[in-house]
Amino acid sequence: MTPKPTMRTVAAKAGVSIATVSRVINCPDEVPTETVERVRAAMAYLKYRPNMNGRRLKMAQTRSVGVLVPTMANPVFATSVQGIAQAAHEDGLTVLLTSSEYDPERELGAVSTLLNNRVDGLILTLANADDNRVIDLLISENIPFVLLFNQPSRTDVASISVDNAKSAYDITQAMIAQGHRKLAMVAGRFESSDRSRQRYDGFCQAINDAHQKDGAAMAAPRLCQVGFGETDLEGILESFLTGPDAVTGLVCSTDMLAIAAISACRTYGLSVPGDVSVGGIDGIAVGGLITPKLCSAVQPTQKMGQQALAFLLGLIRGQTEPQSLLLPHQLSTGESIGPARHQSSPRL
Amino acid sequence: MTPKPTMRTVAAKAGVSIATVSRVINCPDEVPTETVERVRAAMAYLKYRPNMNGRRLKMAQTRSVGVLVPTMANPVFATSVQGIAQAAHEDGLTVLLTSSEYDPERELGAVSTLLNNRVDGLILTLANADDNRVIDLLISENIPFVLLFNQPSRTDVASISVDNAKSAYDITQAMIAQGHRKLAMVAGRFESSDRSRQRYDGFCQAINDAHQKDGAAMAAPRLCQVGFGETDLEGILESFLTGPDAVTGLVCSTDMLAIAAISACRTYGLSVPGDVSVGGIDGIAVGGLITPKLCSAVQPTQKMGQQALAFLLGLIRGQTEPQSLLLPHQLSTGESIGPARHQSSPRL
DNA sequence: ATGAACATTTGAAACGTTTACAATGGCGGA
DNA sequence: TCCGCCATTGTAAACGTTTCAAATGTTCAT
Repeated sequence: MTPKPTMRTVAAKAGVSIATVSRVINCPDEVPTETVERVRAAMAYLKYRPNMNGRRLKMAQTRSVGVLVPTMANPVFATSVQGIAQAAHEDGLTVLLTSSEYDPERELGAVSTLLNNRVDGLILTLANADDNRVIDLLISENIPFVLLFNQPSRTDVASISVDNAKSAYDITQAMIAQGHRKLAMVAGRFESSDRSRQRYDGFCQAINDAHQKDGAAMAAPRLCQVGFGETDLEGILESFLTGPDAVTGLVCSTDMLAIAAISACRTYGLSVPGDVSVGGIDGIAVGGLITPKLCSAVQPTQKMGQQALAFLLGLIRGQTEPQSLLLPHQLSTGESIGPARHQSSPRL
Repeated sequence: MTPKPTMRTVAAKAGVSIATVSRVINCPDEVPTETVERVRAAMAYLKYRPNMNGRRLKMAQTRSVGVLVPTMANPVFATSVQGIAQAAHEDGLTVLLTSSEYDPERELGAVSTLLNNRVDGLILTLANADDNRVIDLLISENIPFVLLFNQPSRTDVASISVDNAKSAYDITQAMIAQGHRKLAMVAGRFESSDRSRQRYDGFCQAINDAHQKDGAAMAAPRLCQVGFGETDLEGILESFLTGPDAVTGLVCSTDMLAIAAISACRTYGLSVPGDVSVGGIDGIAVGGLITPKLCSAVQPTQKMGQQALAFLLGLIRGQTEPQSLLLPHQLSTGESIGPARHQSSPRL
């Protein structure tokens, strides 16, 4: 088998120099059609493939972007990657994909690898966007990057997100409006997700506001923290769903948790929304298909991915001021939230 | 700002040659510790980052793999990519991700791009694994690759899959065992998915076997084809769920379709499994959490991704015989399949 | 003292591109 | 005829690595 053809091989075959071959590839307009055709013929005959690594080595830009998400197992992130991949395809960019499994150490390692690959820029969903070594690293190396789903408190980094606190606030408020007074939030561990914390803050805020401004007799907000990848919430939710202090509504910091929570309710013989109301945040596709239809603060996940890439391209092209964009979320009209059970004693 | 440090910069700083720097990076054992430390110090001081593109240009292997899936929006593929990314991380491989949107043209384009990047090998989920130009291309270029979820009929390509026909057969049989006689399959378009066709074949086979071997009074198998990304099945399912010929069971070629089908049944006032039984194939995580719990032929999606990468590594290392692995699927004990409604006239 | 054997290091040539610059040749105007 | 201009093409030097062969220095048995 002959070795892989290079520009040199093609040049020899077509009886031209490699500079001409390069020109045929990159700017065919500056080369007479007759020559272009001869070179193209040679390329086809030899099944020539330009070697991107050679090109990258020479050029300032690599036309590749790095992507880091916590995990692909959560449809939210998968869908955002779908958006990124789509937009990247349209711009002819190569996507290098990594996942952190919610582990800050791995975040740093993954980004480091991506930088070794000399990506032109990065799109990141970090566990915690504040006081993060990854961000310091990227800024010190002066690499364009866009945060996705993170809402950093600092203003000098670009990000695309929904308003996490507001999302949680709104869905909580929707429950309060239905008469719920004893609420708990089900959320991922704060160390592993700043979104989780921001959403919890919104949850608490909604309860406090209802309490103080509207004088509603709200019970103190409660919190049920869940490890990531945890799908079996039965045990963990027991103290929230049974006994005299049982809540009537669960606000979940993600739709995956919400769906798992609904499932857990069922195992306690509690109906949703008859006995317990459940709300989510994210708006994953499957949420709209299940019974009861999940009520959620929906974010345009895929669009956000596309948008993030568009942003990144701007930064790469030298746009100096990093922008932050907070996209609007939307409460879906779901059935998983209903009127609060009226003071009936909880079962069991 | 100083230009990016290279091996040359480091070498100068440490007072050695670039060859020594290279050895410190690649085989520190062959260099006296004193020198290693001096070089390492220089690297740290200069914040040196090895440039993978330089390395790739020189070396035979690039330590990168290309991945092509139809879409990230389907949790099945996302989860498999999760498995791939995880395994790749463990081996220090870079993952280049592309998606085809179920479009054969884009499949070819994406693979071509990946080849231009000189990936060491590919993991592909193709629309149609038989008579596919992508496969011809890869074989002619002698690039290692593994098919994922595809079951090619030819034996000279490596693949990881479950037995699609058998999966469909089993879930169909489960329905027949519950007394169902009028069944339809809901499936994606065959042109865009050979899995879809294979699953349909299994569906038909199960019905024929029940008819001929067990003498069950099976109605002829029916087929409802759905475009990809289609999530609203109400209109499309009308003729299957209503009228005198309404079926009592829907076998769906993917879990996403099954969940959508259950949702559609609801809009016709049909309960699952009371009025209609619904079964899926794939075993996506969310299926186990919804109400009714989805009965599905579960495949170990994430493991399959990991396995595919392991396979690919074997091929890259020069393992000559491509293997095909059919992993066992497992019927999940779901609630979405129940006894057939006994000859009661279908509603409206 | 001599040279063999060895450990350590270096020089230099790739790898496949891009691109600044130079060379070539044809042409029209003076 | 000569000159300059333009269009076309070619030459050669990068880009940042790896790696082979060669050089240097050290140690040790003779």
